[in-house]
Amino acid sequence: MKRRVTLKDVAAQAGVTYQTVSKVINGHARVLPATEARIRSASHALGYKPNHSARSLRAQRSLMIGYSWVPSRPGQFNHILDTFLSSMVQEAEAAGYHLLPFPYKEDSDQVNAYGELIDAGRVDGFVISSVNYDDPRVAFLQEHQFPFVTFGRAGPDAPNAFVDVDGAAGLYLATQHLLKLGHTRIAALAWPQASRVGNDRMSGYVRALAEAGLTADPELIARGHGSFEQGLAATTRWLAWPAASRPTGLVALDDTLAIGAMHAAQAHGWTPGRQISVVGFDDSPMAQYLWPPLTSVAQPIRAAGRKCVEMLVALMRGQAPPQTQVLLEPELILRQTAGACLATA
Amino acid sequence: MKRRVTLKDVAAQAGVTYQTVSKVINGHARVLPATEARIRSASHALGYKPNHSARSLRAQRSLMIGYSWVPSRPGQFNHILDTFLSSMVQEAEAAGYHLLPFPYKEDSDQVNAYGELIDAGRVDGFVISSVNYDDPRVAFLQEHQFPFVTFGRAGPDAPNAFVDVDGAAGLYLATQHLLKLGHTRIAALAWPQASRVGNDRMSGYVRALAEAGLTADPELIARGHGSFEQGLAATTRWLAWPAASRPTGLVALDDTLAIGAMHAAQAHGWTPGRQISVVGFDDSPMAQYLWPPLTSVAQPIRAAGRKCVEMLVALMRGQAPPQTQVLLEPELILRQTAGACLATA
DNA sequence: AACGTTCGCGCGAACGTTCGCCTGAATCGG
DNA sequence: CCGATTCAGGCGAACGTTCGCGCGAACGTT
Repeated sequence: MKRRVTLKDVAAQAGVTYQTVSKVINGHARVLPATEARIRSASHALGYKPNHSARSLRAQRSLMIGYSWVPSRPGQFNHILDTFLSSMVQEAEAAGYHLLPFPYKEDSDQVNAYGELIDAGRVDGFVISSVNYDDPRVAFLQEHQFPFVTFGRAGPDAPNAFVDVDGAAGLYLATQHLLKLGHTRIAALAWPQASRVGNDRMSGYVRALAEAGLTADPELIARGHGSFEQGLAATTRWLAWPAASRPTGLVALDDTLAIGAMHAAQAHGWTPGRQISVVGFDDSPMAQYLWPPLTSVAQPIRAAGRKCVEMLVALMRGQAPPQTQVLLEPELILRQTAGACLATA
Repeated sequence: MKRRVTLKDVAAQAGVTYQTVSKVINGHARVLPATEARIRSASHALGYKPNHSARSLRAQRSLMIGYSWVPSRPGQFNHILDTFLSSMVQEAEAAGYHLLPFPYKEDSDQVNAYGELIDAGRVDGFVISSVNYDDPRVAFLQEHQFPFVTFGRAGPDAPNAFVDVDGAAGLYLATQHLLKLGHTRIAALAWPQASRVGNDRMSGYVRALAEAGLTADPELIARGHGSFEQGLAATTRWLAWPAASRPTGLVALDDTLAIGAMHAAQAHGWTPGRQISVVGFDDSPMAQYLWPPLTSVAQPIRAAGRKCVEMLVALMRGQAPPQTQVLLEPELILRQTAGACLATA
């Protein structure tokens, strides 16, 4: 491993001082075109690459973005991460930044982890996902005036910069789709009342029903933590109802719930998309491989990752981002689990 | 944002020079227990966190591990990444390292990306996944004598450090399982001849058959790039064969292929696990949610991530790792798509 | 009592940058 | 023809560490 090439090496080759080389490379220079050319060619010839530690030590910025995610439990799927991460990494690189993934911790250790990265000067900003109501990380960073962007809103009128997918619009699309197909008794597989994301999505369900002159029936809303079992159990219960009150379609807040519902239907001898309709949320890659393929709401994850980084970069540079609160529209992917309502009205 | 606390601040508080504080913090010190205590308490009281840039500039090491992965195309799933990445991040942190994810590039840009990170002093080592035969990255790093560990072998007798899952053992398990259930005509959904991983896995298939006194029938091996369509088409073809020669079970090199096969069976009016048996590979999270749930070979991804980092850390520290080539055993997860052979022998 | 050893800590230097100020030469207007 | 401007680039300092050497005091040995 040969010695590293530094500014001084380039300077010697070009016949100037190393500080001048620095200026040229950073574009801060007022130099003759001729010397600039000499410097550039020397730099290129020697294969000079600025040392990152030195640069960030002197300039007091790390050009790093901290990101930490809650690892999925075995059996869960996190198809999001791949897309989200690689879109962030890409967008970050274009702006001269890199990502610093750090381990997810629980409770107060979590906030500490953020604090330590700041104190050690390792990052210039954070992207935060899986935010909750009154997220301690948000409070912490806000208090310390440290740049950050959340993926998902921290509360009803959070003051901080965020990117979010309009979950309400997603469930509105899903519900409206079923309504158009003639369904009137539409159940919902939902999350706990304490879930901000869950409540947001459900508001779209309620709105779509309201626009059709219907009101949401509490009996048709099954809450839980979004497991396969929840979807299976709740749907099995509904299927045992008399035909007159039984739901003919259902929307789920995530695909796992929808899959539970599909299994319940199949166990009942029914095929999703025929005797009962199901719409999922997330459009996980497996949705297309289920039988029948699952109609689901897809989130623009790649765009979200890009937007998070774009906004954060502006904040870190001390600029005001063009927009500070971005809501992205989800899309309903039509497959075969949602069909016309066959029940006689 | 208040001023950063440095060694000098701690030193002033403790009544020593800042160099002494540095020594104490790094454990390089021969100091009185009393002064050490003073320094530690001062450091703790002020909340001192060593500045990473300064430290890595002076010590000429970044404490960073480079990692880049090929982003999955939409519709593909990469359930691996979440697990692999978080296990690496965790293990790395325990050793004082962090991960540096960088964008995946094509062709020569790819090797350049590695070179630039080295030249800029941004990383001390790499973990490389998705390695091929004669991978240019492996050649490059080997030539530059830069520490790295590959996840997956780069060739039949690659000299470099690697962690791999014993794919042959995996397919051996899968095939043997079907043999035990009475199957004798076992087809394989395979990858191209050029695939190192594919060939490795297939050798387990051949060995299991051989041990049962059978020889692999080329007609029962369908090669392709591992798509749903490949699994569907090949299986549909096999199902059209006369009962006497038709395969009664099949093993797939990945779950997507297996799912294709399942759909083919279902379209034929058959239920996987009854008239035909299917075993997948990867145990992707969706395997459990398919109907019927898919029997599949699971890879110990978390262990692999940990091991990669553990070995790499040793290499970066200039130590010889206890073992330099690690083969991890996969596990067959029994579900319901593999059942007793019903065909009359 | 004179002399080597060890101990505890200070001191100077260096890692590779960026940044603002300074300066000497060339240019310009009056 | 001279003083004020501009231009091109040099110069010193600083960012926060780590590292090896040096030095005085305390100690034990002949």
